[in-house]
Amino acid sequence: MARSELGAEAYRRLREGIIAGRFQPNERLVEANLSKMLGAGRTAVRAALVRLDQEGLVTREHNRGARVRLVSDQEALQIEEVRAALERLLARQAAAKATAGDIRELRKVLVDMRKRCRNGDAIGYSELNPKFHQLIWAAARNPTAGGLVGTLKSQSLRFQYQTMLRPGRTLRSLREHELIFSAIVAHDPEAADGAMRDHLEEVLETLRWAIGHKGGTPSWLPD
Amino acid sequence: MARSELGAEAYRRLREGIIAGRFQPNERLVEANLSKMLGAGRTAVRAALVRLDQEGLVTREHNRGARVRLVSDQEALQIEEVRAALERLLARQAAAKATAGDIRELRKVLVDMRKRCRNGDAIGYSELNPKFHQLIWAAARNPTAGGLVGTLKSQSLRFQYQTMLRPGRTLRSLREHELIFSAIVAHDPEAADGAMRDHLEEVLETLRWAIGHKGGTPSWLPD
DNA sequence: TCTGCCCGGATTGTCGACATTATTGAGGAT
DNA sequence: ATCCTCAATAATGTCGACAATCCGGGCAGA
Repeated sequence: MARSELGAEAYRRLREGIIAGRFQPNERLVEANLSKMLGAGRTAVRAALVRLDQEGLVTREHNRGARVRLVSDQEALQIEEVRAALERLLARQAAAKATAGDIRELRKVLVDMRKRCRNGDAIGYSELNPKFHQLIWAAARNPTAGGLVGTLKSQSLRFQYQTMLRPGRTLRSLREHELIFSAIVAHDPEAADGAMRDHLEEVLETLRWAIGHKGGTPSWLPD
Repeated sequence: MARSELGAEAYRRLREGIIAGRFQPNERLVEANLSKMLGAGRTAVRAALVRLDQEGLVTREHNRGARVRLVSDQEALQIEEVRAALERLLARQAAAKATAGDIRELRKVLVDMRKRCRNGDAIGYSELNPKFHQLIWAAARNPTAGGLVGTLKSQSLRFQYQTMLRPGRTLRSLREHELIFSAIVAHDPEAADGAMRDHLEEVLETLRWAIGHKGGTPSWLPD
C-alpha cells in the first residue's frame, strides 16, 4: 500500500516544492497546513521538516516552527566555496578511478554540450551542465563527497533560478569542461584538480563581484 | 520546565552515547528501549534518530528500524579525504581572516602542545589536537564548512578512540602544526593551504596503508 | 531430513488528542 | 498618546494507542 512510503513521499514532495521555489524564502511552514496539503499526518510532516532542517533547506526554532531557509549572499558564497573544494576532490578521484564506461558517458554529454554551444542554445547548454558534473561525482565513487555536494547544490539552487548567461561565457565554460574531461581521460588527477579549480574559481569570482556590488538580485553564472 | 527541551536533550544524549561508543556499531536502536532509557516519548526518540540518520551516525531502513552506523574502512577513508579538503579550505580562509584574538588563542594552544610534546605526554598532546583545529575553523568564519567538518569528524570519531601514537610521529605533528600556525600569522592563505595539505596527507597515507594491510583494527594517527 | 507455509511476537509507521508555549490585540492606567 | 497587563488565539511539543509490517519458530508434507 502507498502508506508504506507516506513519510518518504511527504519528504520528497516538500523538498521538491521548496527547491522548485513554490514556497517563498522565509515563508512559515505550518505543520497543520502541510499536513492537509500533503495528505499525510502531522507526524510525517514533522519528520520531513527535521530532515530538511538537517539538510539546510529549512530552519527550525524551538516552539516557533519552521520556515524556508533564506540563504544570505554571504552564505551562498560560503556554500559555493565548499562545493568548489569538494568538486576538486571529486574531479581528482574521478581522474584516478574513471572506467571506460564513465568516460563514454562523459564524452556523450560533452558532445551534446558542444553541439548546443555551437547552436547558441545557452539555455540547453546550462541544462546539460549539472549532468556533466553528476557524471564526475559518479565516476569518483565517493558517496560521502557526492552526497555532500548534492545537498550543497540543493541549498543554492534557489539562486541558480536567477541565472544570467553572460554572452561569450558559455564558450569559455565549454573549453573549461573540455579541459576537465581531457584530464579525466588521461587519468591525470593533478590536472583534473587544477582544471576544476580554474573552472569553479571563475564562478566564485563572479559571485564575489556580484555580492560586492550587490545591485538587487545576485545574478550569476552556471558552473 | 525541562519539557521545553526534551527532544533536543534526547538527541544530545543519544548522539553523545553513540560517539562515546556506549552503543556497539551495527547495534539495533529500538525506539521503545531508548524511550524508557532516555525518559522521553517515542516521538522525540524518533525525531532524534531521523536527525542522526541525516548526520550519518545511524542508518535507518524502512520498517526495519535504526542501527548504529558501521563505517567501513573504505568509508572512513572517504570521510577523511573530504575532511582534508574542507580543512584546507578552512586553513586558507583562516589565514585570510584571522584576527589578533584568533591568533592569540591559537598561540596559547600551540605552546601547550609544545610543552606536552617536550614532556613526552603523547596522550595530552593528542587531546589538544582537536582544540587547535577547532580554533582554525572558528577563525575561518565559515559556518557552512565548519559545520560539515564537525559532522564528518563525529562520524569517524569511533576510529580515533583506537588511536595509536607512533613514536616520533608526535614531534613531526607538532612541526606541521607550527607551519600551519606560521602561515596563518603571516596571513598567507596559499601557505596555510599547503601546510594543512601536507599535514593531512600524512594522516591519509597512514590510513591508506592501514587499510591496505588491514591487520585487525585499523589503528591510525591523530591529525 | 529438508523444504515451504503459516502464525505469533516484536517493532515500526501513523494518527489524533492534549499540554505547553509564543503571539497578538484590546483595554486600562499614567 | 504611550506603555503595560493580560486574556484569546494559533501553533508547536509530546504522548499513548492502533494498524501495518517484519522476523523467527513451529509444523505439515514430501
